[in-house]
Amino acid sequence: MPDRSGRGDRRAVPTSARATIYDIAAEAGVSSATVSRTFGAPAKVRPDTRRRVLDVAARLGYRANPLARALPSGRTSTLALVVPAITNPHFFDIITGAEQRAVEAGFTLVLANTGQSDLSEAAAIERLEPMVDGVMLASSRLDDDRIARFADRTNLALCNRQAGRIPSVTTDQVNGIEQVVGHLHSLGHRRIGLLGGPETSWAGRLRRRAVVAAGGRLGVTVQLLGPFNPIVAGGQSAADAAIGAGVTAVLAHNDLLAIGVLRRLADRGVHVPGEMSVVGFDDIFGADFCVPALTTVAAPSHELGRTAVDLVLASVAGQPVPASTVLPAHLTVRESTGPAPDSRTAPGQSRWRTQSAQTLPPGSR
Amino acid sequence: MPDRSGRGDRRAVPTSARATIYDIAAEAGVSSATVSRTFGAPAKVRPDTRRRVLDVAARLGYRANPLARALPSGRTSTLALVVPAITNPHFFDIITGAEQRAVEAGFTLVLANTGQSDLSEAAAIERLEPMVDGVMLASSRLDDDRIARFADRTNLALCNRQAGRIPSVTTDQVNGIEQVVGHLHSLGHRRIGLLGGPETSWAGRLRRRAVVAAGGRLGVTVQLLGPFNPIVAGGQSAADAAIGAGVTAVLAHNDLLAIGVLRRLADRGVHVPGEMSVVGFDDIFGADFCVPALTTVAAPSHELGRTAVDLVLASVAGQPVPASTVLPAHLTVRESTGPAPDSRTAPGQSRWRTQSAQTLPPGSR
DNA sequence: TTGAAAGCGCTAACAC
DNA sequence: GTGTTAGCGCTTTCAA
Repeated sequence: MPDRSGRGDRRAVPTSARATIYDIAAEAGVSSATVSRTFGAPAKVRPDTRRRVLDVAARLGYRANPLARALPSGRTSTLALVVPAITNPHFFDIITGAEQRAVEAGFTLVLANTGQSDLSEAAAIERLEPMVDGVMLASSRLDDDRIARFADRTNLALCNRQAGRIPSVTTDQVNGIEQVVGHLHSLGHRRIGLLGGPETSWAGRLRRRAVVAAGGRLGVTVQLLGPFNPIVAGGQSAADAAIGAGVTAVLAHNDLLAIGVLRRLADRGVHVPGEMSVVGFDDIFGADFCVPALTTVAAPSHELGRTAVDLVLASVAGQPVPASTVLPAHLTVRESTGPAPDSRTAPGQSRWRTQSAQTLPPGSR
Repeated sequence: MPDRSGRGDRRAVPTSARATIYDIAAEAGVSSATVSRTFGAPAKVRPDTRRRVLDVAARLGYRANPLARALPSGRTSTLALVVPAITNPHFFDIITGAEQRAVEAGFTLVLANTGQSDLSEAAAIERLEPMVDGVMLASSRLDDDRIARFADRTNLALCNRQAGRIPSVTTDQVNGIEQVVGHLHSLGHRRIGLLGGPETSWAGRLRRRAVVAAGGRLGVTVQLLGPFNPIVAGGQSAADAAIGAGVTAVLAHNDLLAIGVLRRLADRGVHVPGEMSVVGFDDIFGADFCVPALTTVAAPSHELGRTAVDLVLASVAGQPVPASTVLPAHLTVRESTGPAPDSRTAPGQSRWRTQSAQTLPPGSR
């Protein structure tokens, strides 16, 4: 004798057992299969019986149990988003975009924060993978092989990362870099620094190559500095390194780091952009109201999140998935970049103190 | 004839069917129940058989199917966090805290963003509730009755909100307000404005009462302004209203609004804190590097998230849950508050221009 | 169009 | 300790 009410005493509260398709079937005088079809494939049910079932269901306050539904079908209508650092506003926007798109498509978003470690990232995927229909990996720190292996057994999409032929959505880092270096070059900078982030950052590696290439083309010397922790606190050593390197402009791994650099520079009495220009990446919340407002390569973060979801959704639906979507980046010039000190290439604009950063003894202010 | 491999062609990829407890049972020469016990209640299995099962499981790469596990047991090891505005950094911190605690406890966090509307909030709960063991509601816009009804059928905890006897974690708004009003009073302010947020905000209502009370006690006149949209953009009209009201200091509903007020005030040429002091709530990312740096009532956001999870975890475990946890708020004084214009109560500190805000014609700069 | 029945992978009595 | 046996609530052939 099936006990369909033995659930109430395990959970904290539920007293009234929830209605199942069997309850509805009994009430409506149909089989449970018909009830199931009414919700899963309404077209296969004659309109009037469908009506009847729906009425009873409404009266009983029926709501399908997603777990029970997922077990035989294998589809959970849930997607997982794995991010390395939920504290970075850039990921906030990605999350928001992903969440919106997921909900639109009738999916639920599960979030996993992995804290920059590839171990916990793998663990998170491992844990989530069996309970979701697909997973989006943002700025994954995993190596290509590992990613490929995950892609082998689940619907995967990459965000801010490319790996083999796995569906991905990224911003056009190369073009973004070209815009920045061009911008800086036109302001008279001939010696710039790249403040690197984690070595495992795919975008970081890509940018490094792009900066060197663009610099070579334009006659701009590029100093590779770092790696630095890509958070505000990391700006301290990054700024010090920049000063030590004698560059007139720096490209920070991301806006968080750039903001940290701005603060350290202010503490050390180095004027931005008078003595040093600073550029970030992402255009996060706060980039427009820090002081000076940050010039940055804006990433379409929201769109990144949405697109990543679209990618795995297509894969879930068995549709062909474009291997790689590249979204445009665009340079947002604000107040943290200006003519290079002593610049003669931007005549009439060198209104800044001309004491150049190079000449500052390391610890001076 | 059970088909234990008919799963591969429905999903996009999985070629090798995943091992089940039956596969292990067969290999290890035990029953499926023993395998189940090995993982669910290892103490009930003799050490050597346990070993054998574990070995086979490892060899087969067995990982339990959480869905199948959840169906009979009714426990999904998943928690849902419902937030009104994921774009508010305050909630990021809450999310981070909640996520960490959840993972520590072996739970997965599902996130739902409801966009300030009580309709979508209810819908989100409705949707998530059947697939999670409990839900945390942050800054819920729902009325007490509705919340009580949800609490009736699921393990619920409130964050930034109190309602009846439902477990909740909040910050001590009243004390926070007292600190702010005291701070402002000691700086010579005698006429302050409260820039209200959504009418449905529980914290907002609480603060309103507290401000009026504290003001009355200290002889500070309080102007209730608003409601305003609690985002940066809302700061525009809020700032204008503050200027129009002739107050010398304002308490913004949250930091987002306060930052917007700061910007608008700067645009209109009103000096902060010289002509107007501004206080926010939450102490979000950016509050320390906006200009002037924001004086704010810091909420232990991270802790809020953690505690909310603890609350529902206790409830899930059937343990007694404290009805209401109140975390201390503390005033973080930065640069956006200073002596009131024309103040004589803070002698020697009124070094600011004394043109008071009141005298500014509405549209002037 | 509808129903019967066999699972989905796992848990949890209940026996042995 | 371990095995047997019912389910959990739903989907999905296969017949009728």
